[in-house]
Amino acid sequence: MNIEQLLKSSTVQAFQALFAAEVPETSVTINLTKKEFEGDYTVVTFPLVKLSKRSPEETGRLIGDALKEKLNFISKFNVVKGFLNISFTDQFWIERLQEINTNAFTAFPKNGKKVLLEYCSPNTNKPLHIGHVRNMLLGYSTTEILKATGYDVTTVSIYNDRGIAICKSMAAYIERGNGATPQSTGIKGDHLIGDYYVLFGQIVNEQLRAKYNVSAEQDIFKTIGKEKEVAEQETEIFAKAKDLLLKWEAGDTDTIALWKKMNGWVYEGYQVTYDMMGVKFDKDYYESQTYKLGKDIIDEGLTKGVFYKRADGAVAIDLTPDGLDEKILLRSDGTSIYMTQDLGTAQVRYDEYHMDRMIYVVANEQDYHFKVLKLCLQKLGKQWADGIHHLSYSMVESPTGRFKSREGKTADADDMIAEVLRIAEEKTKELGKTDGFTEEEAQHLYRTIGLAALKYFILKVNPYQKIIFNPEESIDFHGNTGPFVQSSYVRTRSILRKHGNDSLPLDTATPLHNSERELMLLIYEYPGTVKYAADNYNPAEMANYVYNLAKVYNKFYNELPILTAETEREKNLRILLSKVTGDTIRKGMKLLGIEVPERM
RNA sequence: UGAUGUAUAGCUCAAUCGGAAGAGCGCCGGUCUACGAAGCCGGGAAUGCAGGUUCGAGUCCUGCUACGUCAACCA
Repeated sequence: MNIEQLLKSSTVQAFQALFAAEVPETSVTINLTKKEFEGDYTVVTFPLVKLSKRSPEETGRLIGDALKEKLNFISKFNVVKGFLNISFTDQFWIERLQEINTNAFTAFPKNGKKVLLEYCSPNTNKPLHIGHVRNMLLGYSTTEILKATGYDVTTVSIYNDRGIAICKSMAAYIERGNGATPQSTGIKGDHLIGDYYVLFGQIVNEQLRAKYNVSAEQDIFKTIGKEKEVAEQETEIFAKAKDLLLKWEAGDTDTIALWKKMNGWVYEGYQVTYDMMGVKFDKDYYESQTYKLGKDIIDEGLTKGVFYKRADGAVAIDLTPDGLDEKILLRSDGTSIYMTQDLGTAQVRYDEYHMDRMIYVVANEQDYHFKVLKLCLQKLGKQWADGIHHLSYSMVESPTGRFKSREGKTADADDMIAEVLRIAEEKTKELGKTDGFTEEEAQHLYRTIGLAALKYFILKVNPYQKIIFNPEESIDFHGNTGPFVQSSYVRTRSILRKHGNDSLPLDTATPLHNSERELMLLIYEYPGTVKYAADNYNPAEMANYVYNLAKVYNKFYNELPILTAETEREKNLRILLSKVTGDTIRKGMKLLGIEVPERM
């Protein structure tokens, strides 16, 4: 039963009977009653007074009387200005508790819609950084939320595994690598390749200093008066990287072998991080295999007259009518650019999956890019392009602004994870919570808690909001945090362990306390919250929800005795409330990709 | 210059078609011989500025200010 919908339609009917006037359902708003007033749900009567021609108070009273007459589970109501606060009977809520305690309550039926969701998609010349962490968390959680609401979701990642960037790492490796491997150095594969990418930059600097006779104290690029991107092209090491790129494109055996070897190390390294984060992809795409895609779409666009060939030979589309600019889609020499590939890849994916929606989890730097992508496909008359959605998110920044690579370790994903696990271990030991744990169990617990802290910290913020992360101040474990929610869950488990497995007959005539009602109302909101989070592609909705639930449970827990309740029926009710609270927290956290422990 | 996003308490964040502005951190004060104190209870503090629409605006409209991002035949 959808209570809010029922109240809404009942209000419309009552209004018609009372005032012989029709109000649209859209003008009736139902909210949860605010805490400082008595009631469960509130009907806002301000919009109705025009037609009722009575004061807000009188309108509220009349509707309240009519509703109470019609719906036998309304126990009472009060009117404050234009707010009609309605209370339901205790029996009604206890029946809802029974309803909640069934699997059907949180299960959405399959809706037959297919979703393709792309996320993570790193460049293979560097380890994952904090931005990828946010991306992975959003991508994973959104996938879980969509699945929970009935979608059939396929996740994909695309690796930017070719191009000048990886060739730079290769060039530096050839120059100074001495055959180093992850095994010989003990360095994680993606970090090893990242180190050579950094080394490439250092070699560029060395060579420029030597060439222009710039001392170590002076800033090279200021001294020689050239942009870094321009100056580096003058160096021998850059020439070698460029040469590797050409050889790669020509299919040179040795070059391809080295490229495969080094990328292989990177994937091994990424896999370790993925396993730690708990993410996985149904399908991997590689730019080396897709970068030539898109030419067909260009031809199609030219034939249809949607694209045009400029005098210089480049293919473009004029998006000025849509408030954008002229956008080049193919270089004048006929080679692809990023957009060409993305157009082609989108078509290939549609041909393969025939998905109803295609979601790209990509940072908001690329808002413009995805607007163009979607528009191009729509203008080509592809219906499925309407289902393209760019799940855009803001950057994670340090207190001084954007994380720069030279700030080094602070922005590295693996370091960040290691740090939060270390803190989890430290705090857990401080509290003496692992007595009786084996070493293996303890380690698993630290990981569960640490990852919860990290994941929740990032997911609780709306995607469009930037996150300020101060590496100097460690992620908190108190208050609005993942460990807080976990610890509330652990309490519910503790209660159930002590109680045992006895059945819990409910007496629907048990009088309810406020904190019990508050808890039931919130649990009852769970399916609506999941739906809302799915519709808005927003895991933060779920994070806020589980936090609220944990908070309300703690209040209930502190106010009322559970196992030592005065009467048997109160005890049974409260134990069942503890159980469904725990179940709901666990389900909600799962949608965030966060595990809950039995003890902590 | 244009497009786009953001601006809420000292700090970090919430606020479901416009409907009664909420948390956490920090600070102060209570609360464990224990149904688990990573908790609970109490205290003070906020919608960038100026207009407009509305019974009602943090939310919608106009203008302004500040910060971010984008506007490559880069990715």
